[in-house]
Amino acid sequence: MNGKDELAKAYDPKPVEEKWGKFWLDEGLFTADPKSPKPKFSMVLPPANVTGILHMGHALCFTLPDIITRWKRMQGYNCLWLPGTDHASIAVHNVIEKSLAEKGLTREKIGREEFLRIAWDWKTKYSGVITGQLKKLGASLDWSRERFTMDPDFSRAVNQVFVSLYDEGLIYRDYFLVNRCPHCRTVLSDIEIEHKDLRGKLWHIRYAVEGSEESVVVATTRPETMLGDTALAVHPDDERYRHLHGQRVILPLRNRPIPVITDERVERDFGTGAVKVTPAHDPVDFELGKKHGLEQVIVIDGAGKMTEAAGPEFAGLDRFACRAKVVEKLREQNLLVKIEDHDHAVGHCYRCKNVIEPHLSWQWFVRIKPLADEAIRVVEDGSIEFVPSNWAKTYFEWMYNIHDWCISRQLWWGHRIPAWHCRDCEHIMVAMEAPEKCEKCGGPLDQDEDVLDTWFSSALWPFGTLGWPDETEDLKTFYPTDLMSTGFDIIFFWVARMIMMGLKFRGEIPFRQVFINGLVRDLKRRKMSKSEGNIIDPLEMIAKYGTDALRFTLAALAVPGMDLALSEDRMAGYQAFVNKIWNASRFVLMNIKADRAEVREADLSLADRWIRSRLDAVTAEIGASLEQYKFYEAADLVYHFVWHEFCDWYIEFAKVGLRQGNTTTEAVLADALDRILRLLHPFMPFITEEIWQHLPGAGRSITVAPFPVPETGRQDEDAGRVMALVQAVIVETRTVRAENRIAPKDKLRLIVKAAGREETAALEAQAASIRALAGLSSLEFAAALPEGKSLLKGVAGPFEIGIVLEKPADLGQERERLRKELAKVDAEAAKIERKLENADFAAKAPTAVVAENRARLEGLRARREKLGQNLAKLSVSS
RNA sequence: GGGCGGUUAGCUCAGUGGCAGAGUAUCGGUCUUACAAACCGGGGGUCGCAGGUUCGAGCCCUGCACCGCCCA
Repeated sequence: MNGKDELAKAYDPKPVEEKWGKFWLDEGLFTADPKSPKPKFSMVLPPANVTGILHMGHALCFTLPDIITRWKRMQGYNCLWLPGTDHASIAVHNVIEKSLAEKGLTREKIGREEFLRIAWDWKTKYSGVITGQLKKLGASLDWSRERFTMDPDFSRAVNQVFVSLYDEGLIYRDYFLVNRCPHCRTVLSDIEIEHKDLRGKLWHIRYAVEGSEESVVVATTRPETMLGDTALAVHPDDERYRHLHGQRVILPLRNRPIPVITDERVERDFGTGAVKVTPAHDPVDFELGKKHGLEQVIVIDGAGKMTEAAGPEFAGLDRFACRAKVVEKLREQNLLVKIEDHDHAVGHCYRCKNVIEPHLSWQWFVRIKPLADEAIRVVEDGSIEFVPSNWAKTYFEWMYNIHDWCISRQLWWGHRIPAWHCRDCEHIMVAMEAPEKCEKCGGPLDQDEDVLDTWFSSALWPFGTLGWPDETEDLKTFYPTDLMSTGFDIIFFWVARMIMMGLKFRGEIPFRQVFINGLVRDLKRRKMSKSEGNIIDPLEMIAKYGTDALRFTLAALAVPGMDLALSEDRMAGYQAFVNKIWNASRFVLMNIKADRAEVREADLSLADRWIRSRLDAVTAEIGASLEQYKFYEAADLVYHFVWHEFCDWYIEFAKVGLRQGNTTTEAVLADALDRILRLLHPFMPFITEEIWQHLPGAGRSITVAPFPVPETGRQDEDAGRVMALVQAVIVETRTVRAENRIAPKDKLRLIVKAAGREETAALEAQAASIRALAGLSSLEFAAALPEGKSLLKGVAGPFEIGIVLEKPADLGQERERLRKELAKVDAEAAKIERKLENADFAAKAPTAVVAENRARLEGLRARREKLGQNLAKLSVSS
């Protein structure tokens, strides 16, 4: 892989991606070394869901940190980017239970042991899918350190944390009203509930007052829960109901007397101002019930079916069927006063989208406040920084109002809670290892049936993956990590909890910075979802456009904190860019020798000096953009530089130099390409490695080649100024040619009217290049332009140009062009004139700004005059 | 109800006080030897609305409208 073997005509990504993807792993280029003397840079990958297949959200969430890691690695850091997968309790349950259901089975029928065996088989089979897809994306992960949340070591960490928190009183068990998903048949934490505004009904139901002809009407959105009412509540100051204080009402359908209670929390504006109280099925009622010592009657079970307590008529019915029946019965008994439309927020399961049921049961909780206080502090004092910073606000908002965290799940796949219940005395023991008998009564023990919330284990990810609770080399070297890159949707679920657990168990923040990337949406800004059918599949895109194009597209659209609207058109555009790089590289490789030529300062052409200066400036800008995680800006800079400076201008100039046998230009070409490839590598790992390996004197791998830095002595303002003049003459010639429909193949005679001596001399020195780039047969410099019909004139900076035509042309086009241009110049000049005429502007604006405007106006006036003259002459001569 | 974000070219988006930009689409012309996945050139804007601050506002302030997200 040396010398100047030629590249294929067009870039074919697939074989290149396969080759280098394998090479990097075989060579261990992404394997971190805890003993390395180099400074470390570490990240952990948000563990991918084992059930998952790669979607565009992943592609973004993995590409951006990969850009950072590759960049840091090239800067000489000892990089660790640790991958892994998450056991995803509920998601796995849903998948397996669905397939069981197809065989007419349930998990209860096959039992815990068999269920877990199936789950493990399934995990073994599928966890490779997503990791394989990660490799395809080119993510430079250290696979030698891959972890799974249910690995024995990681599980030990989970138990350790549970036991410690329990011993400290930060984990407790309580009989509490929690959210339960009847479909997933487990309880969930508050944040796993999605509130959706639904158009519902408000049923007004009449309750008879005990021992009286009177009745009172209550309004409810959930009539089925009335079967479990244990009170009726009114506001103490509500005059309408004052006479009912201390009375009882008869619960319809159940014919049970229940007390009327008063409480300030009753909203007098809601419905009739009188509300039914169902402590076992409503969060507010639960509080009221506790406060007023009310009975908790459970009428809906964990599967969403009515219980015996709902009465013989209703027991066994589904909750929604029961609602219909309750309403019907009430109507029959003339107790239904009216039904109103009513919009209200209803909680839905974030996994299966079914309506959540408040559910009274024994659960395990984390007492979160003490953990949250520290976690708030480290963000307040800047120890942890959110990028962009406004996400810290979202974080604080949640942390300030945080509730205890329900961590038990009625599932089997996951970390089983390390608690044992005594069959005889109900005493509970929490321990790392199963105790043999009850420490109190010596009775037999049963392990708690529940597993832990998946997020409980992922909260330990940054240190659990590095070997904690053992003090491993990895843990010492790589914790705390430097950056956490993730989506805003899991700031609460994951980021906040990692911060709390990191602080609690390591006494240190888990990461210095949190980079929040946006959501990938479609062109209509809709979330991509299977049901919408608007998924853009990254694997399909990779097959069609190549991984590098996909990665570059995502980077170019990734404005920090903003969602991005992805379209295939955009990707096709960047695929063209990849191909452009390929072809520019082909050109360079065809024109350089196997031994890299030396740059001789004296032989540097104007274009050589200019491109070196520009490349230097762009290198600095790209570095600055990456420092701020402005991926879109870095991508845009490199795109523009490569295509519109290096390819459009420099290569064309270089062709002239190469024809003249300038070996310095060869060297500059090779050096520029080398640097460009290294600048591009974090964005486009595959094509850059492929081309770079073809460069003479390439090293082991571009992944560990130094990322370019600006070099002293390469900035060259003079080259920039002269280049601008040369470009102006070339562009103006092309414009006049195009506007007058002169075919590109017709070589032109061009006369340039000399301007200042120095400028003219500089321009004259570039005559060969101007001839080549403007398509000229000859280029002359003269003190004045000749007159006549067969001369097309243009203005280029301080120069006037004249294109000599073979025969007089139809000048209508030209007149039109000049008119339009004159109008433009006029408008622009007028704007600046107004500004300068304003006395306040002259007096108050910085002198540099005033001077700049004066200079611009002068330039515009000169141009206007020349254009005006040209136009006048044209009008006369036709 | 509270909070956050958005509104700039047909579309998707950059742009923290001094010449309104990019990609894409569009129009015209080209196979010019790295590249038609290309090259050359052109057109296209009341920067959501209304006020204010400033010599100067897409940008800062106030209010409003509409869209989206999060929390209750």
